[in-house]
Amino acid sequence: MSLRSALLALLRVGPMSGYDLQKQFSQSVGHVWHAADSQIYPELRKMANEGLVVAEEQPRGERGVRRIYHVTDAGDQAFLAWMNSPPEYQRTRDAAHLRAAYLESAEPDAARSFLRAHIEHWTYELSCWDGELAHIEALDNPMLVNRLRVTDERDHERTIAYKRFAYEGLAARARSEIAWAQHGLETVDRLERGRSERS
Amino acid sequence: MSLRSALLALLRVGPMSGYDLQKQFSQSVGHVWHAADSQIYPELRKMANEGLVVAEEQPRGERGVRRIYHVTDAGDQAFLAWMNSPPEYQRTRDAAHLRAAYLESAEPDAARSFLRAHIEHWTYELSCWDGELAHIEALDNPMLVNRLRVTDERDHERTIAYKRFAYEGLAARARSEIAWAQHGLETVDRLERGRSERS
DNA sequence: TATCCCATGTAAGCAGTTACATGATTCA
DNA sequence: TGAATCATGTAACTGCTTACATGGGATA
Repeated sequence: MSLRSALLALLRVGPMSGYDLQKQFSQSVGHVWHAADSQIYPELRKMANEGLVVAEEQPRGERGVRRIYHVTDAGDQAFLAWMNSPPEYQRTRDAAHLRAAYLESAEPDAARSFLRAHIEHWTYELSCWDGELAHIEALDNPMLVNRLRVTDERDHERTIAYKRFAYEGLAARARSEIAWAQHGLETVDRLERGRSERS
Repeated sequence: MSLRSALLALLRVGPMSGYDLQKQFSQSVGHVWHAADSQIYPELRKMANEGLVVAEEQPRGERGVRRIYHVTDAGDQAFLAWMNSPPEYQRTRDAAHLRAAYLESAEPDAARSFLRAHIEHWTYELSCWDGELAHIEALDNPMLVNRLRVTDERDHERTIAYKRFAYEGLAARARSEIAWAQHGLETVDRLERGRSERS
């Protein structure tokens, strides 16, 4: 249900087409919740069938149709119900830590490559989230600006504060992963030194 | 492919039945990679069809059969190939941080409940991982003890060090999530104070 | 004789991925 | 006229969840 909630969250800022939403998912929100276009269009259809959104159909050329989705009252309520409901957690399924637990079975160089890839991956994620944070602080994230435009001015501080809070959490997680993998590289070096001394 | 790798990692320590594996997945390994029994049995069948494991069939009563799975050479190679291959990362899909980004839409009490649930969830995970770490340090984790029994003594230090490394990373992540949610609770209080002062 | 643990699965369904497929508009 | 961007999807498949289903052996 999180894809649905993410779509509603975006559409509550203002009506958008599937294509517009897809662009958002490849930028800002996409760094918190990823969704492919092949998932977005069918989900919007389903949400329209369930009355959470309505499609305003615009003709495009001879046969083409562009559908601008608007959130209905039911959709608004569904989003708020999700926001006010207790969170659901998935069971842990962490491929990197699973592999780390058996790193003695890997070639030392493969172990190092893995840890360097981990650092690279999380460094990239961190740069995305730090980038988002900079846009939040500078108030030049288009979605946030639109969001503030439809928000009571007394709620601006809160709106900004929670965006910042969310991205700071993700950034902290990325930094923790990077530090862990760096510690891992030191561990590999230390253990390999130990082995070569004994041999 | 990670479920498969986790199963091979466990079976490399020693042959086991689906039921034995399932118990492991509800304990130690299960806190890194979760798998349900309804997933384990079919996966073992598929792995047997592909020659990664062989089932030693033991009769159980009149009609019952107990299958003890052994890793084949092909299975061993598949595991090592996975260990030496570059990791694959899934795109971010983080329901908690998605929700956090829109917390201004939640009732303040629902926001607090959400953050407290987050703390509770990660505190539980942390206790599992700290527990595993204690078993690693005390050398009383049965799987680790069996693992060491089939491992050259010169590799004992590395085997233990990587287990510790993996669980320390998970524990660090849990602590980071808890600190983040605690900061969130302070943020909610600060923002709500601001609102009540203005009203 | 009841309960707990041992032991094995199937079936339906959901969420997400990958690959495929088409066509319009705009601008250089 | 060609490329980039706008715009919308379907189909097959994988991985995982939830619910259902059965039965043996040991012990209290």
